[in-house]
Amino acid sequence: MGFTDKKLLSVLKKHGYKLTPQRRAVLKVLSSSQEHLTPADIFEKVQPEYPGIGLVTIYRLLQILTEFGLICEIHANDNSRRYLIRRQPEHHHHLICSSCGTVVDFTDCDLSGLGKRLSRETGFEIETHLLEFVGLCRSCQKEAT
Amino acid sequence: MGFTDKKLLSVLKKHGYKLTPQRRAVLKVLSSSQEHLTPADIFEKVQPEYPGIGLVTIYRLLQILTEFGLICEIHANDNSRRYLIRRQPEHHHHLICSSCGTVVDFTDCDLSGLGKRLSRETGFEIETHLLEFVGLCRSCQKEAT
DNA sequence: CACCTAAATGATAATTATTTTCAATTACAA
DNA sequence: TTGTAATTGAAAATAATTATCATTTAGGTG
Ligand SMILES: [Mn+2]
Ligand SMILES: [Mn+2]
Ligand SMILES: [Zn+2]
Ligand SMILES: [Zn+2]
Repeated sequence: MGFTDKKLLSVLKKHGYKLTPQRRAVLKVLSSSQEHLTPADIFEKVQPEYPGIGLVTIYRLLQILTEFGLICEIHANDNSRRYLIRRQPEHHHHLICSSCGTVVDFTDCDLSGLGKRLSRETGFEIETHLLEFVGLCRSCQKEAT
Repeated sequence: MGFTDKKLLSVLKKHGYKLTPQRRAVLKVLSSSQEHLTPADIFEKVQPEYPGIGLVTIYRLLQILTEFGLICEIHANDNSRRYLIRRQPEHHHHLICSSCGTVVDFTDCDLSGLGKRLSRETGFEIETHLLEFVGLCRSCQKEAT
C-alpha cells in the first residue's frame, strides 16, 4: 500500500516543517484513503477530525508533498481540471474510467526505449513522462447496456 | 503538415455550421501556425484580421473542432492549466520542454500491447490514452550550463 | 433580390479553481 | 518559559472557463 501518516510526518519533520494538528489531520486522511482525492474532497474528509480547517491549508500541504514526489496528479478527465492525490511509493500510472471517474494504478510502463529514441531524434533530454489510459470500468460498461 | 483552412471550413459546413468571418479568421490563424496555441494566444493573433472578436467565440469554435478530433491538448506543463491547439492529422503525442514550453509532435507510440494487458487485468474497456514526455529541449540545455 | 429564422456573436455576469495578502496564532528550539 | 519564524485562515485577488441574453447575421427559400 501507500505511506503511513507516521512516515509522511517524518518526511515533513526531516525537512524542517512544523507538525501542526491540521497537517496531522490531513495526512491521516490521505494515508488512510484508497482513492485519489481532490483538494475539496480532502477538505470534506478532514472536517470530522479538524472542523474549521482552511482549504488553503490543504493546498499548501499538497504543494509540499508534491515537492517530495508523494502525490499523483490525474490529468485526463477532460471536464474536471487538475486532479490529484494519494500515492503508491513506486513510479506508476493511471487507468481512468471516463464515466464514473474511478482510477486504477498500474506500475509497469516500458517507455524507456521510446524515450531514448525520441531523445536521439529531437535532442531533448527527457526528464519524465505522463501516461494515462482512459476507458470504461467494468461496472460502467454494464450500465451502458 | 496540418489541415488547410479550406479543409477545416468544409468540415464545419458539412456539419451544418455557418461560415462566419470570425470563424474564417480563427481558422486562418490555426491553419497557418506551427505552434500549439492557447485560446488567449489565438485571441491575440486574430486581432489584426478581425479586431473586436470575442474570446468566447474562440472557445466555442475550439469546442467544435475538438468534437471532430481536430485539436491537440497539452496537459503536462504543470503550472499553466489546460493547454491546447493545432494539430497534425494523425494520432500523435507530445514532447514538451519544461523550461521554454516548446512542443514537438511525435507519431509513434506502440501502446496496444500494454493496453490489451491492462484491459485483460482490470476489465476496463480502453478508449484512448494520453502520453507526453517532458524534458529539456536542446537550446534550454545549453542555457542551463 | 428581399425576407425569414435559427444559429452565432459578444457584452456582461457567474462559476470554479487556485493564489496572494496579512494580521493573528502557534510549534518548537533554546 | 520565552522568542521567533513558520503556519494558519479570512478575505480578496487572479485566472480560466462557462452561462445568459439581447442583438446581429449567414444562408436557405420563394
Ligand atoms: Mn496513483
Ligand atoms: Mn500536436
Ligand atoms: Zn466507471
Ligand atoms: Zn526549451
